Amino acid sequence: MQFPALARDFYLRDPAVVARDLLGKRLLRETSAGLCGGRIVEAEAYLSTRDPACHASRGMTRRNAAMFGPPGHAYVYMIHHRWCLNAVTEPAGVPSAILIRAIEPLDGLDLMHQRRRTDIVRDLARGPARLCEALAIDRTYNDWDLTAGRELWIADDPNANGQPLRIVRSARIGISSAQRRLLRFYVADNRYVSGRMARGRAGLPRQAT
DNA sequence: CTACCGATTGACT
DNA sequence: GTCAATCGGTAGA
Repeated sequence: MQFPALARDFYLRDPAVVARDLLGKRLLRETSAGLCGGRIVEAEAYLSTRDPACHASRGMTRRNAAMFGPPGHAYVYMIHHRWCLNAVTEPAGVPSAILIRAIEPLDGLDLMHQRRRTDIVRDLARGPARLCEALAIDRTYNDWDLTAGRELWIADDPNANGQPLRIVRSARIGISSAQRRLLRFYVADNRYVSGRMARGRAGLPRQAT
């Protein structure tokens, strides 16, 4: 297999650590139309019941049930009629997850252009909902096992060659509570990162090694 | 059943 | 920078 999936142990750790470590990994999607995917450049951690911004902070519902499941599964939810993809972390019963917000497109660009109906590479998967549209991810992948290594999975980047990434952390995007927590991680100066490279105010970006 | 809200995006000033 | 689209999930009557 060209891109062996990350093992479940990878996800069985502190969510902030997993979020940071997901940067530089490859997100892959295979359909009958072919393979596509790219390098994860932006991710946010949502910390179970101790985080008011986490969907599971007020207990389990039908929508967020996948977050309570095993680590390494997907949690796919809809917001403003668009889909977003998370990777579940920590042991089953602890509902934390990582929102995958952007990838740098590397594989199957033609497929992604087709699905996104744009010629602009930068707009293919910059933002969680664009990413899902580019990779044809919808609710049928809620609770999908990302360690299975087929259809939808995450793998090491064979081209990474130990190059240390410059990683920045900041406040999460689009949430109203817990703005003080710096749980968003992104690759510094990467043009496929969503949102603003904000400066100023509390929660300003900070180098995270 | 109804009412309200949102981990967004794209269009627009 | 601002703003509305648009609908599933959720809570409450």
